[in-house]
Amino acid sequence: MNKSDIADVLNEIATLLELKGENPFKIRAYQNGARKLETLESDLADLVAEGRLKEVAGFGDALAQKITELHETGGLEFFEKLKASVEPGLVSMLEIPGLGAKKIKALHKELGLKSIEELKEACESGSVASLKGFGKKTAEKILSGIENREAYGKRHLWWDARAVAEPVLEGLKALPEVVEASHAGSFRRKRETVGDLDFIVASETPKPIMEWFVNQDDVKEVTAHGETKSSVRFESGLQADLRVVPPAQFAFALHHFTGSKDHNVAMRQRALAKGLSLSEWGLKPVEDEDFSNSKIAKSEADIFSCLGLEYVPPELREGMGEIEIAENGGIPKLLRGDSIRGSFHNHTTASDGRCSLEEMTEAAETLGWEYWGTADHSKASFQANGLDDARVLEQIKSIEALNDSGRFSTHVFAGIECDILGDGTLDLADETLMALDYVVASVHISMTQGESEMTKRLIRAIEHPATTMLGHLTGRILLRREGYKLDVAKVVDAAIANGVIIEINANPRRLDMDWRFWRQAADKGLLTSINPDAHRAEHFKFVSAGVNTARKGWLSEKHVFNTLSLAEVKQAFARRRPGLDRLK
DNA sequence: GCCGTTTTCGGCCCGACTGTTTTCAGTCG
Repeated sequence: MNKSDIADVLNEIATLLELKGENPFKIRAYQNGARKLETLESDLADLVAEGRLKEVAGFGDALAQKITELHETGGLEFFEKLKASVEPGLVSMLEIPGLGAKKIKALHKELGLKSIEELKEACESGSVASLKGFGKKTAEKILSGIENREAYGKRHLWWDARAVAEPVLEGLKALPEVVEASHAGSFRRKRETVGDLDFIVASETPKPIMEWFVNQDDVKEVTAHGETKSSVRFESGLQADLRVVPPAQFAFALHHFTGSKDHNVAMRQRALAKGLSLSEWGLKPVEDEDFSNSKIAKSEADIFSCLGLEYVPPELREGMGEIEIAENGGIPKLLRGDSIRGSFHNHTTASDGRCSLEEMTEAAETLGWEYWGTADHSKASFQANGLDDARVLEQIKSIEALNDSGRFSTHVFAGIECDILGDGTLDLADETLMALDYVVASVHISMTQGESEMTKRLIRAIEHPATTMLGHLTGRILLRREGYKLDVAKVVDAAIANGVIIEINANPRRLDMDWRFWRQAADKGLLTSINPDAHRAEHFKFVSAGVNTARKGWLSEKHVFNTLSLAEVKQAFARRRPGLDRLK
């Protein structure tokens, strides 16, 4: 089992323990262990083989043993026994908002309920409302939770959440009572998917702000409406929380609710080492009872500075060692969206794109891009009207003609998204591939190969002399499809050795290669290109989602190929292997 | 279950909000 499979098991164990009424701190230890595993940068196989799991903070004897057993055998006896001891229907009841372990236990014990169906009947018959500790409102809330379970439980793409979040933030900022406003949480950290939205507002008069928030047009349900905190649910099922704090507390609250949890833990530990206590209320001497002597922070940068740290951008606050690095002044100057000067991997009507070569070029020019490049599908992607050798050569001619015509100030590069066939060979003739400016090699077929076969296949494609970059490394579709299994480290090493770029596919559903791999890969010398995989001109704007991924992966301008000028890109393509130039 | 310059036991964040309660328990973040 790999890291994320094992993390899933640890989280399931935590859920089961919760339903059994176990010690909450034990439960937290399992959840903490799962998070640690997900963000672990070292190779799990190495840690297990060398017996070094316990060196990771958060893994003790028990977790180290369980992780080892899961990794080596793919199963865990403890987990199987635990599962058998809990009614499975109770686990799914946890998805209903307002129902926690204690209430579920009571429902099971007092009314013998074993499934959501039985729970629904019991709510309707009135037996839930008459249970001690429950009431009419609770029963109604449970019923509505059951009906909307699917929409309420699901996560949302960052990109989709942004469409909801931006107007809310603008609305808040426009209110006269609002001094300052920001989003927070995983949305602000630019995670690829988010569970809910958080807004933090500075104001001395929260009431009218709360009123505005809960009365927005597309609010479907108000789940909390207090003096300083409110929660609403939008039509899409997305939940949003608003907290209003006095202006002096704003930076502290913003930092606290931006998280991540692990980042906050590390920050609090650092504060304690300096005799200070950090929370959403302020930064005060540990011995003080209240926050009247709290340090003053006009911005988050002041908080970091009080703790002797460089400012850490929200994207890097994942508890992956950023505090130690900030202490030594090592936080990089992260890539900015305005450094992008063009993009590769885009489709036109020649394959499955919706816009013509000219329409795409016009859009690129409007964006102020110096260049863009086509990468239509190759013939193996028959369903996408992929190009054969003859059509590729024809397209090269049209592109040359368009560039020569001087109609647009934006230069067009001729590329291809060439299929990597099952055995790792490429889908077009070598002469055709070498006639192009660049080649994006991608997997679209035979995606069910095993890990070692897929790894060999990708490395073979990387080693092809025509390959310039690798498209969407794992083929994942966020919230819908897992990527195919492969040994990322081996593929990354092969790409570096061959001077091949690995793209950040900036389609908000892909964001592949994942940000979690980038810091280490870029340190070793891997170059990326942020590619929108545009199938119509509007998709060029996906690049900003790819910039998020790059920033979360600690990348700066020098790591990103499409921050180069037109002249530099031309030079690199002339030598075929952009990454090799960089290694010199 | 984890952790340790109060180190092998006893802490581990805690406050806002809701609903059911007459003073608080459960959920959530």
